[in-house]
Amino acid sequence: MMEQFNQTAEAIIVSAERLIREGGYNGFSFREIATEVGVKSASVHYHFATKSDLAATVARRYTERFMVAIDDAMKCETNVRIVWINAFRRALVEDGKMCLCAVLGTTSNSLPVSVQTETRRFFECALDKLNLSGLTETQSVHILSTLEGAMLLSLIFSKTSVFDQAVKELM
Amino acid sequence: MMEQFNQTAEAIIVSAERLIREGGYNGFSFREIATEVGVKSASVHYHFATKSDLAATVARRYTERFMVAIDDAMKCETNVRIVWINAFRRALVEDGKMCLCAVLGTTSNSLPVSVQTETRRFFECALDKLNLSGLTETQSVHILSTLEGAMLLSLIFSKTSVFDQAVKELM
DNA sequence: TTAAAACTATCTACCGGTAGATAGGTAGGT
DNA sequence: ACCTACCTATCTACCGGTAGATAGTTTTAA
Repeated sequence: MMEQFNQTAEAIIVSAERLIREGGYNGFSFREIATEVGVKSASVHYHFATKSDLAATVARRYTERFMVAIDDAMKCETNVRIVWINAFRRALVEDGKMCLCAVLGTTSNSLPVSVQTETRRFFECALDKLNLSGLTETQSVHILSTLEGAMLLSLIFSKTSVFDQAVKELM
Repeated sequence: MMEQFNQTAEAIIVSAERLIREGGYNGFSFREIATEVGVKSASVHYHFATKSDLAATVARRYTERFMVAIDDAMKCETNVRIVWINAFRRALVEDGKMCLCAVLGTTSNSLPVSVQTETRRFFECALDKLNLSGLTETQSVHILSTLEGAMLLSLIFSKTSVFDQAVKELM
């Protein structure tokens, strides 16, 4: 089950996720999060000792939430590809932001190890899940790559239609 | 033709490209570049007035170089898909880094406008070139998305084989 | 021809501001 | 009494950017 945090810690995680998805690991600060949440930066340190602790927690949370969403969707829709396309599409359209782990992943080699590990775990979990859905490993890697790339192009052009176009060939 | 810079400015661009590809727009500083190049940070400002000026120049250079490489490769190999796969593969294997414009693109909405514009231009140029090679727009968007995503996954897993696996289905 | 003016490329020294992180204190609940 | 969750205050290190000086080179013009 998902690790529990109190109200302030939860608000910090939500704020941090948004800021990382917008500006990457180097694009958020304790002070900015503190202001958003309504506390002082020292209080953010009380809940998360270091920046890497916070980012790693955010990434783990993101992965857990994403994988639960996939499992839920699989209860209603048997076509694996449709489930995954919709999951990424929702992350793009509802949040208007990139996948958290894609943002972190592009700068993977400059991240603290704990954050790097959590980022990689997202992709490991995703590939495991795809493989267990009856796809070959090659198909899984191809689908996941295309989905992340489609999100990127769609965000850059600010057009959801680009995402839809990119993933059309996955079906 | 490509804009000319003197030796120091060229070294600054090379250094900045490497640092941005490793840590994103917020992951490089005038001081770090200055140290690498062997001058003081004030001298970097002499060649590039602001951080966004430098990043925009780096992105424009990257795009020009990439598109020239595609044109060159098309002289020897007629299969468009092979040309593009090899171009991305080389950027990944030889540099061991992500595509510059993918790194910048993931945080697109938090970039200075000039950098955002240059980043988008890379993808516009790429799609134009693909479209002019006899592919449909849907095919072009799909290929470019998959290539960027394949680079990302390959980098995260530190395995070139992941790239090869992801793009196998493009052929 | 040569002296003055302008330009290039760098330096040192500094600005206000922000970064992550820490020490130590306080109010309220159990 | 202790623990939780905050606070104020502070630290060192670094950020992007600017001012002003300097030495060497090039252009201008008497």
